[in-house]
Amino acid sequence: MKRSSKQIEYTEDTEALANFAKALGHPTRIVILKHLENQSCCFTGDLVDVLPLAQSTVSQHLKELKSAGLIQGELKPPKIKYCINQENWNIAKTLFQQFFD
Amino acid sequence: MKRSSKQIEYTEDTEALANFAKALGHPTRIVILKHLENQSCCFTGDLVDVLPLAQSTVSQHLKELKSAGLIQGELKPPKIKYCINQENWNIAKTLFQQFFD
DNA sequence: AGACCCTATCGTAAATTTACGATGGTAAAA
DNA sequence: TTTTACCATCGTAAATTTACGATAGGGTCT
Repeated sequence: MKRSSKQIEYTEDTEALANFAKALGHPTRIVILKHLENQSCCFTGDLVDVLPLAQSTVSQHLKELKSAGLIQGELKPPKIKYCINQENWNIAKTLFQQFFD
Repeated sequence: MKRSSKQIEYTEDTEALANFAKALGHPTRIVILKHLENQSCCFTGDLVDVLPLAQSTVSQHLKELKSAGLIQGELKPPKIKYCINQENWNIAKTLFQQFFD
């Protein structure tokens, strides 16, 4: 943004929905989430094998999904097990449902 | 992207869903779409009045929503009437529904 | 302690996004 | 025909996103 601009105000729901949508706004992240829906859980390495991307890139996408609240990581040495964050997943689901009327 | 990279392949649905999600990935565009859902249609000027953004910025957001297929513009001189593109709206709705299981 | 996995983070580069003001184009109105 | 209204597009700047390789860190196993 050129001008730092008068920090626009949005409702919480609008902000939340846009946030979730943004996290879903990349095909790689859709693939990751679909994978997690099937397997219920998986490790970073599994995804690196499936996706034609560098390990660091996959890790970065996972980080974004985590910061959006859609997934969570559980330490399972020496691996990390990622699962859908069911609570936030349901919130997102509801927001999209409401949005699409 | 640093390396032009081996053009990753995604399924059509994955690509389409990510595309719609990306279009929804900004709160201003959510506000615009909610507005269009209520009014069914509206003019660019109406949105400029509602949103604390420059006219050119609003126009840019509208362009993105249009190129994502979520809205369509109809010439209604001297104004332009924007409406939800119901066909693609339904496609998006279905994709999100399927995705959220 | 040392070697080995697995994964996160850092540094970096290119592309894209978001925002603005200024300009241009189209169609009605004077 | 000139003016006016409405809106898209251009040019530009800053921020963010996407991608990579390299490095670092946490935990096992030897």
